[in-house]
Amino acid sequence: MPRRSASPTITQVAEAAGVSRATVSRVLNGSTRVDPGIAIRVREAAGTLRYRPNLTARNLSTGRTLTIALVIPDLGNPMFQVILRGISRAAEADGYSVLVAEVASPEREAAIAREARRQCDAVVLVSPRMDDQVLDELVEQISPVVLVNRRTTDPRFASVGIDYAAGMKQLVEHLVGFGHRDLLYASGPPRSVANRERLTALHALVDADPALTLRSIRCGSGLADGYRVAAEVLDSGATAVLAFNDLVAHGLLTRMHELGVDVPRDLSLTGFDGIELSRVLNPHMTTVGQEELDAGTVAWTLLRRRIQRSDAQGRPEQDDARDDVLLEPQIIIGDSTGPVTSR
Amino acid sequence: MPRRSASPTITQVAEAAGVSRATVSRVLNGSTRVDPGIAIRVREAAGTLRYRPNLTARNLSTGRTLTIALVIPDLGNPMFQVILRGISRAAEADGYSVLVAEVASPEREAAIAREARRQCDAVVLVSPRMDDQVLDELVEQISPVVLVNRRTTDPRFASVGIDYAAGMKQLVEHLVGFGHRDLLYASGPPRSVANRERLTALHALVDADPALTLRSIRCGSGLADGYRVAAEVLDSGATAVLAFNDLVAHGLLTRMHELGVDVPRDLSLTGFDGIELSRVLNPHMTTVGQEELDAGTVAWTLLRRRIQRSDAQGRPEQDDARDDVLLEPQIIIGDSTGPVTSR
DNA sequence: CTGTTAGCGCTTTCAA
DNA sequence: TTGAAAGCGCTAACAG
Repeated sequence: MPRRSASPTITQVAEAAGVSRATVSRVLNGSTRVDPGIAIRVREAAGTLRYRPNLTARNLSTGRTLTIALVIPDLGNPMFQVILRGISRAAEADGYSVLVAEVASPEREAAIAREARRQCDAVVLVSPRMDDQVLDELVEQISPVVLVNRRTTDPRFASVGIDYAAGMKQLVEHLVGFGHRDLLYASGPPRSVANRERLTALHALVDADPALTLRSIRCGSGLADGYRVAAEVLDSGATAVLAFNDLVAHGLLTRMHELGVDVPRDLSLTGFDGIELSRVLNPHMTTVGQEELDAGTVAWTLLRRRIQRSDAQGRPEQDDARDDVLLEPQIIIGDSTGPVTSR
Repeated sequence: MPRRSASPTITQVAEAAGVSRATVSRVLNGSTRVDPGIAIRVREAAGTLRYRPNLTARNLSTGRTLTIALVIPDLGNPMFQVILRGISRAAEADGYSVLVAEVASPEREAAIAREARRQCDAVVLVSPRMDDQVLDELVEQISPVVLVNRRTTDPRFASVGIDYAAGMKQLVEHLVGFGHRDLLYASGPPRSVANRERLTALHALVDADPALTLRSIRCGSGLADGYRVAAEVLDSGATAVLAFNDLVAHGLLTRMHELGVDVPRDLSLTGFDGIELSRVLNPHMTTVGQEELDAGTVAWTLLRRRIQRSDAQGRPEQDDARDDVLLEPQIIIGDSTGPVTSR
């Protein structure tokens, strides 16, 4: 039975052009060492047959897939979407495709990453929640890899992230400048490394200034989480609340509004991440974020270099110097923060 | 020179277990026709060697990749993120991976889809902007395919989308119930099919009721677009504005607030899509959206069936009955709409 | 510059 | 039930 319009193979192109498959391959892959006349014949044959090389076969032969995997905790979070977008655009510009793998539950994180690596040349781990030890071992296995928003204890591994401590410093100084002394942190997911680092940074800042007080409450990472804890925030009596991220801040803000609490008159509020929403919605949210370069783009730069290295593994070229980019966030001052007033 | 920790091949497992590669393949792929004792030996060998089949080789051999491509116009839009998330989760549950391809410019849409199809078993086209004719031809080439938010003129092609007309009907009836007669549509991207269909639906509704007036202004699809056209909206004197989507509505809302316009007292405002933001931010936005089933999940259901069909292409089984799912949106009544007041 | 020849690692007939 | 052998479609040594 005749396969209906099975796509042509390199063999058919070779026959049509009256040359060998190797020659077809050379022409189509831009090898200069080929007779111009033959090249034209081959291209014509390929054109009329509408030949497209089978990528799977090529991948098997070359050992490369020109695909990278992005392992991401939550496709619903705007932060991660920005990273996905950045890395997708950068990678595609270099001819690489992006496979997306969402981590359903933190326990499956390592397994998913390993699985993803089997069909890709490299992987980007975004905000992995696993332990340092597990992470170190994993990274070694699935290398080349770049970590986003997380570093490891092993200095060999590349990473890119925001300097959370610097960001928190800017926020706290901003609040302190407004006279706030009694701070509250609405914390993110307990397993989130970003959350732990932000909290640690806050503690360090507050410890350095005896006038300051810091408390924290459990919250979460989404709009609904902020909304939910609003009352608890009020009960605390703090004059300023630093939310784990922008979504939480917006959730809080919404609920405050409903409760008749005026932000920033009654309470100052800051976010983190600098998502678009924070700059457009009313009132504009005070937050910190990275402006020019997004982590996704940087991650691709780092990753590409490592892919090339491991391609040219003939000479290991022990130049695995640590690539560790720490992006400096900028404070974005909105209307959600203001001077302390007696209430 | 010794490859450092090259991953083991099926041949090495076969040697370690003292069997042929074929047997290893059978055991690992769950063929029942294999001696239990041998099966155990093979599994042990595979286990100690930490053997993982090379997927590229398997793909070449089987002709399947267990990967699908999602071709999406804009990774920044929450609507599309929901679709990506839905399809990603559904596909992964069935052992399929998802490749994401963002369409940089509408002209490259078809090319990108074709390219994506080369490394995948099927593709999901989300809100394609190309002409019907181009689309029809493309779909035939890259089949199996499912269209999201777009139908074709060819009844053979599967699609899933929201019933925009039904959604608009609910919004308009809601507004009319509040006494609004003078409506304004803040339109989306001109090439967007969703935009055209929403506008068409609006026209039909307004034409059916002589009391109603409809005007429309050019706007866009993002927060900033809504923000930008706020003044123009006010100048129109309309009492109710239907925004192309929720983002536009939020942008409008923000700017209205800044301009001292009270929503909904001075102006009623509706969105479209029902993104999470609309239900959490203040005031809650009146919009329409799909609640239970998201388009991504449905798309996977449709696509899986078609993949199976084309796998079993021995008997074409001309059961390509049209799969055309039209999801019924529900109105979500928020605080952004209210009765007409004299202003 | 071109063709021949080996594979890449796996699955899958086909015999035994 | 198992093994031998062919082949998926391509690239890349190596001769010529």
